[in-house]
Amino acid sequence: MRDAVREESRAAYREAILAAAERTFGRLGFHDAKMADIAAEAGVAAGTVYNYFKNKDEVFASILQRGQERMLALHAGHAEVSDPIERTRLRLRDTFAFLEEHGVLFGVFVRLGGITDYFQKRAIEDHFDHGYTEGVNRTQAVIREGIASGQLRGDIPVEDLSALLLGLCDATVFSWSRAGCPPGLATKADTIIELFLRGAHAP
Amino acid sequence: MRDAVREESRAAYREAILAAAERTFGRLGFHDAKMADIAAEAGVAAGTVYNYFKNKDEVFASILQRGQERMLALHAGHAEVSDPIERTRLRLRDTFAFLEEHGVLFGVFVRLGGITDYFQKRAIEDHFDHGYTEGVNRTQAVIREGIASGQLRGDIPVEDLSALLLGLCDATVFSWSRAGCPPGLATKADTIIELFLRGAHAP
Amino acid sequence: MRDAVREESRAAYREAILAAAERTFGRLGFHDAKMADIAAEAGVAAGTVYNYFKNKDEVFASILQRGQERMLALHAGHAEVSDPIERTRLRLRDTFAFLEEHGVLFGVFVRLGGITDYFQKRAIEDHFDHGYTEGVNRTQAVIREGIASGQLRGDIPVEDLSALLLGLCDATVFSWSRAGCPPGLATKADTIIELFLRGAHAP
Amino acid sequence: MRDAVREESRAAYREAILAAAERTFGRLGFHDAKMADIAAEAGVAAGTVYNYFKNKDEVFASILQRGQERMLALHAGHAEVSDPIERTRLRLRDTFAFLEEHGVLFGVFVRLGGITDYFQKRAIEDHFDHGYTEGVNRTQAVIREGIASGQLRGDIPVEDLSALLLGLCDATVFSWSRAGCPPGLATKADTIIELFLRGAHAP
DNA sequence: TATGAATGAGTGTTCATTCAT
DNA sequence: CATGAATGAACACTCATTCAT
Repeated sequence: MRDAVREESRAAYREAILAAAERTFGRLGFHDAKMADIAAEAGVAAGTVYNYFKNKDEVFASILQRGQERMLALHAGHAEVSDPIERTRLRLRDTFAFLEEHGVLFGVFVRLGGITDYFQKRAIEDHFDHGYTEGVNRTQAVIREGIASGQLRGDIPVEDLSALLLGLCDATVFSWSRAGCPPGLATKADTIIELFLRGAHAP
Repeated sequence: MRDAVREESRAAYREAILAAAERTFGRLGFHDAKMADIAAEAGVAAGTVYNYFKNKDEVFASILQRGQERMLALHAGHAEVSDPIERTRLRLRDTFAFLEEHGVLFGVFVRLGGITDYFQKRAIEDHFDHGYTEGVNRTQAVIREGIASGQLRGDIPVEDLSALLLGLCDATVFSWSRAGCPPGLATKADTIIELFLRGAHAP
Repeated sequence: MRDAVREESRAAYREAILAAAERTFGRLGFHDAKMADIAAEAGVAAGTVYNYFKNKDEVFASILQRGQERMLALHAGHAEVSDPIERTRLRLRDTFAFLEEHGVLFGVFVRLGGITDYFQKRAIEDHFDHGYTEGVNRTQAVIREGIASGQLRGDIPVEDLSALLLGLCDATVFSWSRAGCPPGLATKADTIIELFLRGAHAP
Repeated sequence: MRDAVREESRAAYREAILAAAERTFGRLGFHDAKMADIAAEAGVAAGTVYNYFKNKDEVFASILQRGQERMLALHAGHAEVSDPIERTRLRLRDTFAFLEEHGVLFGVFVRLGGITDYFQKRAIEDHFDHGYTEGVNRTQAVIREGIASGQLRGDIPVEDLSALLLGLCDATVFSWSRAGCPPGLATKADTIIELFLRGAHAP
């Protein structure tokens, strides 16, 4: 019984620290976010963080991991929708809604470039790469599905199409975060799909 | 005359340091690249760097500025081509060729995300923003031109179209740099234009 | 009655912690032995140690005190042997046997140098000094006895003779502990006495 | 020329830091001597120490090494004296004189126990062991010489005799340092030799 | 002006100690 | 009283920047 309470408390602390770290890293970046900042944001002492994470790297990696897991979970939704385009549109909406309510961090870090500075040389890269690669794979799968069903062009390599769809998403998220994360990100999902499908060419 | 020689020497030193800094930042990222690393790469003493730049930030900003200027110069080319689409295609090819021969740094830093970590909160942001904004503006201008000429759809906001075109470029550069900067980036320009125009929809 | 049980339990805890601390300090030295290590070795929680000792210093001091008491008790043995040399030989055997079965700690810490690092400046020094001084005094007493009985030279200050006898013992223990505490320390007692008495000069 | 000056300056700094570290370690012990203390004692900034030594361990190891080298140099003296006993007496005098003018550190650390706390587990041990072993070997050599020349007893293992002679020295140094390093240590050399040769037995 | 060593503020991390349960 | 997590002071070490030569 005692243990149960303690376990619950531990989980709460861990979550509070992760949330604080997410905000802090998002606001200041990896290097400029000090452990003291994170601890203060979480309302705990500096040493406490080290009862839950081995070091700063691990805190950061845990945020990314948590974010990736949530994102992948979102991507797994709407499996019952058979139209791959429509399914993708729905998943994109969910993902953008998640990002919108969840803060800058993932818009900047989780998917791409922002991590470069941090990940160069670090062991975590492998782990992260896995999540990234999985995201790419899922995208490619859905595109293959679309080609097979005759909805998408078959004259462009799947890898290119996939990269471009992801690029549209990244760019949207990036410019959104650059604009200060104004409400309305989720509505861009339709635009992306529309553009991706029909292009910018006048009819 | 003496001054001319001196001036030339100064410029040579400055350029050597910038080139060294570009390689070093590109390899290690902003925080992990130490001033001593840069100086060593440039073959000068640590103190010498400070005869040419006020501080580390300024070194970094100078790289970005130099890169932006070169990029904008490229974008200013092909002004004689009247078809905005074709002009854009040519400029894109040049830009990609520049990136390809010039190394990782701009693929990662110049345009976007990688800088996020660095630029949050820093004064340089304004300066950088200017270049970034100028790039966006030029893109928007060309798109407006395309709409006006009837080549591009008018039912989607210019800002969105522009963001998406830039996003396609970013995504391409990003996945290229992620793949280790293999030869062939310039050839992607056509794919991007094609996709941007016609979309992924099967005909 | 309840109190008696409780008292017994307290004593058992205290003893378990002391024994664990002795092993841990012996293995790691004062600074590298963490309170957590000691608690773990004793099989209790970290906080528990503080129910029995005010702080780390007191734990360490208690070990020394306990060791000194045991050593002095050994030195008090064989009081019935009237020959001071023979009495010393017997006591030395007992002491070495005690050290041999009892671990490194006292060989290294109790008598000498190892403590220097620790005791400089600390309040415990007084307390410890008492035990050390008492050992010296007993040695001097036995040497005076030997001189009085005509067995030992009277032309060298008692203090010097005493220091040298102790030095022989220390040196023996030191090189023994340095060699990894191999069996057979007790047998060195005779060699020491022999050397102390007759010197190294050829007959 | 510039380089020569600089080199000289470097050597002076290094020596000043080593001397300061020797005093500080001698006064406070390894763990309680903070890098800031050493730097302050040397009259330099904290960071400066790191321009000359990789870390605290290396500072400490350098002191030991320097001390050992000096001691071994002393031991190499008087090689022209053919009588091994007399030679040893002279060397012992020199060594004690060196210790007397040189401070506590070596009395406590260089030869033995004080290092235990520090050396447990550390890589430097090997290096240190080498110096220690060399000292032991030299002692054994001189004792073998003495036995060969018929001056020392042959009925006790060389190792034991050597350990005991060293033990007499250690003990003398130890009790001297414990007494606060009063003048007169060098004069104890004769007593040690006398005791070592003739023992404490009444004639 | 190039040099390279001195500087010292700043930070991640440890761990003895306290305290709520 | 045992527990084990929270605490925060302390410290080794880094590195951008300064400065004497």
